[in-house]
Order: sequence, then structure tokens, then C-alpha cells
Amino acid sequence: MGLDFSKLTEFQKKVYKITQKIPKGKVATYGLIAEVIGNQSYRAVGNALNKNPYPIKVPCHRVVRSDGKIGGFASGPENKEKLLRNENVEINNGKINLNKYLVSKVILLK
DNA sequence: CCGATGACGCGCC
DNA sequence: GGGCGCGCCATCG
Repeated sequence: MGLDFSKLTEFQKKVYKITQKIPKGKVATYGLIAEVIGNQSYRAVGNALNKNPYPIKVPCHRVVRSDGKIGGFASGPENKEKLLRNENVEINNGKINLNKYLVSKVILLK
């Protein structure tokens, strides 16, 4: 629901809004989110999620790397993997099959 | 203003 | 496949 983004930068608001749209059991890549925003700011996307003010409301654990690896997590990478498994996302050798779990760009644009 | 930093991505070896 | 180098963009000091 309406989170208070008033003190955040415009860029951060975009990142958090988009991240909230990722359905449970699906994932998005940092690059895809940057693409939805409209540029190649994938690194800045990571920075924004790192400062995630709403750990529960904004499911940043559903954002992974484009090569399928889990990526970073402010509260411990292990915890991130656990959260994903709780949503029935399979992780083999620390990697996710993006062909199976990547959310479509259209969903994030809505 | 400018240089440094970082939950990234991709091409090359 | 693993490791390295360079490019990317918003933030911070």
C-alpha cells in the first residue's frame, strides 16, 4: 500500500515501486529494473536496494543478477537465498534458472 | 564540482 | 566455467 517515499530521491521511488510489483515466486534482475526505469543504471539500482527503507514491504530479495546468481543482500546473502526458497524458487549451486523464474517486463511497467 | 564507491553486466581470455 | 577489465549511473564526501 502507500509507503511514505517523501524523503527519498525520485530514482529511489522508482526502484522501490517497481520492486514491489515483482510477484511472489518470481524474480527480476537489476538490469531489468534499470531497463524499466529507462536507462542503464543497474548499479545505481543495487545501491538503492541496499538502502531499502522497507525490508518487508519492498521484496528486494526477489532482485537477482542477470547471470542467475543471487547477488547481494544487506541482511546477509544466506538469508536472501532462504527467502527465495520459501517462495518455491529453486536455487541450484547458488544459481536461479531465469528462463523459469524471471518476471516479464510488462508486469513491472504496469 | 570532481573523484570515489557499489546488492551490476558483458565481453574476453 | 572462472576470473579480469572496463563501462554503467545515482550518491556521497
